[in-house]
Amino acid sequence: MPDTPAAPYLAGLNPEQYAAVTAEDGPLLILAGAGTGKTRVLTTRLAHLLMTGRARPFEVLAVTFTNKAAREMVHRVEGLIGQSVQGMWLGTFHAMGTRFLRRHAEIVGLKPSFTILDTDDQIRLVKQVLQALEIDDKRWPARAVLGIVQRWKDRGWTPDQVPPSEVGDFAGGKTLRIYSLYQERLATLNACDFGDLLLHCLELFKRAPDVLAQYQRRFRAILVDEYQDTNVAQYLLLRLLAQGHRNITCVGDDDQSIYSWRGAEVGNILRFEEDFPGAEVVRLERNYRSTGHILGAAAGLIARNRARHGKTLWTEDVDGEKVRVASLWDEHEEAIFVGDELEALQRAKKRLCDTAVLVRAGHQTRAFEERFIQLGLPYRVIGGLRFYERAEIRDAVAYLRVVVQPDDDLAFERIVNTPKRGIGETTVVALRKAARAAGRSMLSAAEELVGTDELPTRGRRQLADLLAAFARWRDELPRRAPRDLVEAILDESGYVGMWQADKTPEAQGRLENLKELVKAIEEFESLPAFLEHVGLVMDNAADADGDMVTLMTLHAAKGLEYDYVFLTGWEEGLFPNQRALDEGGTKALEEERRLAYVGITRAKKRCTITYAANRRIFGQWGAALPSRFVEELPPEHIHHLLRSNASRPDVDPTFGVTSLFPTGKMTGRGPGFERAGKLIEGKAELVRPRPAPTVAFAKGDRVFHDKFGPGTVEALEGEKLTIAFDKSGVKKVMASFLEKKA
DNA sequence: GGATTGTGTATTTTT
DNA sequence: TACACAATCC
Repeated sequence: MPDTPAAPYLAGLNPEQYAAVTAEDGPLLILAGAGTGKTRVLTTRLAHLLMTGRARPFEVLAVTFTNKAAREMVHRVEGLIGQSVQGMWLGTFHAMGTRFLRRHAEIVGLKPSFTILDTDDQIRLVKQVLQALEIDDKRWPARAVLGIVQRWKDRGWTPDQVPPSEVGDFAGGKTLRIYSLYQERLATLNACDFGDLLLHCLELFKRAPDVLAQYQRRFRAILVDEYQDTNVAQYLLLRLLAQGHRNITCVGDDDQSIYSWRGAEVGNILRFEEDFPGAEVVRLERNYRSTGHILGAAAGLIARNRARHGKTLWTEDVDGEKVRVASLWDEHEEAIFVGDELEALQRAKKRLCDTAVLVRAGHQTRAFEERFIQLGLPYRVIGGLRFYERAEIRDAVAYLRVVVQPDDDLAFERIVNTPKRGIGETTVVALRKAARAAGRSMLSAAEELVGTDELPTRGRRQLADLLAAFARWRDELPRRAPRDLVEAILDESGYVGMWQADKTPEAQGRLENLKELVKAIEEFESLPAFLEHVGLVMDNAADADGDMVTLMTLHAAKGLEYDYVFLTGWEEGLFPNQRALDEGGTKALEEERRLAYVGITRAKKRCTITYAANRRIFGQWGAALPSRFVEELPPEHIHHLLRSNASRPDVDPTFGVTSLFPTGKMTGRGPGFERAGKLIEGKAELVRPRPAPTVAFAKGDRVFHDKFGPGTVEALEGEKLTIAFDKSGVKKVMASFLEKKA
């Protein structure tokens, strides 16, 4: 602790935090466990560097992964230093890349006005490349090809740098050729995809060492958030930039590395001391978020991973409640259970915004949403389609892109027939061909051809009108206020009218989103400035406020915290996810385990884990086993919940443990399973639901199904039976949902 | 050119 | 099951 009166912003730091904040020059790695004040330390260190004069604002480079994190950082640093962060380079990796490239575009063969493509554009481009190479995009989907190319870019490889051993035989071994062609197309379009924003920077610094040297001299302080999420390209970039003053501070937690599937390399954080010799390492292990039992459960679980720095989180907080584990019949029961628990919390005057339900995969939210709607529990789903990914927003933005950048072929193609103007595939293909042949944009080719017989007559008139409209809007661009102009464009193009005429229920929402977009434009000086923002900021427009339960994936929950957390669907196959395991083996299992760790450590006061005995996967019902992670939780920190009406638990000979499910009535909705069933503390150490019981059925048996009523068995096929229901016709159902009638 | 039917597939997601 | 995409028909 400081012996001299410390600056006020240093007050209240614990010794490790203080050490991290005030560490001397040189490489510094801050290993910050969950809930140990990571953001606080990073922002305070930045403030400290400024306040002590070790760096001036324009000598600081601070990078984050998301715009949200960047905003948060700006906000907190400004709060600490009491002035604006003007002049500082504080933003996402991609924003940083964009900034470098706009300044030095020519060096890598771009024009400074290059456009940034979104995923949609990228896929369309890959499709074009596949077509050009006559590759069946049914067998080798563009999305998958793009994935491969992106992973290469994440590793910092341009087409000529991809090692032959990495090429593989996907798309008939032509992936590398696709990559080259894709890059060529991007160059012609004067466009970058997200990977290029970093990759081109590497190329830029290689080609222009003087430019690199200039930035190396400039950035006296480099700070990196969430270092465990960096990919190789980002790492290489950081290493280059840090070679000047070697003042690089990286904050991260190897135990929270959950993005390897999109290129993140845990190795970067594990190797830090080798990459930056002489690096100081500070561990933040005191947790300020969770109670003792929650922390203990999380620590016990993550200790099973091998590839980690190893930290021991501790807290001075009370032990609190043990982590609760509840076993349910199926996803409906699970949703009913969680809904009941949330209502109980509500009755106890807890706020719903302090609660969260986390799932492994997006589709799992559905069952919860349905139940919450039934109960009238307000909820919000994080993730899903983000604002700028909605079709109407992308369409609107495409119009603006064409106005600002007439050469933007992808945008042009997107809206040339939206709303429908009778400009079909034939016309578009003709335009594309003409444009390619003449080496110009489609819009200019259209202007040239619209008066000739080269194009189908059908939409010629409308195309001419559209071109004239674009010319007019472009003409007005410098004179009209952005908001005004955008409203005019959306109106005169017929785009708003298209949605007004649409009578489907979602049209109203789409119109509102468009209004939202127009409002967002007001904050920008010009349309180009706005588009630059849109290119980079693909995040959720304004989180809805109000007292609601939050539903989201485990990935989306990283960095957040809630008093009451429900971790659902802890079943083998779902979590850990089978597909991940198939693809990535032990490494993937460890990543899934980190995901579980992230989940548990989101909880401040109470953590509840649930799993179901039956789950529908791809429309098929199947018996599920509890996740291995359930067993890995240290018993002293957990507490199994049993339904009070399961007072006569059956002993399952297979596992030698208690089963929650009494034989006989297995539907979870029958008399044995009333919702009134209160939860009591269980004695069983391990509760395993058994595979669905097989009551022998025979052809011709009379059966009863809770939903479909009485029927007759027509055919048997293992657990699946074909039943002719008296009222609902012939259906295939699982044996476990049937009751045999005498 | 647009609506309709059929087929195949099916994590996690930011920029 | 449920959705997206493509071939097919009008």
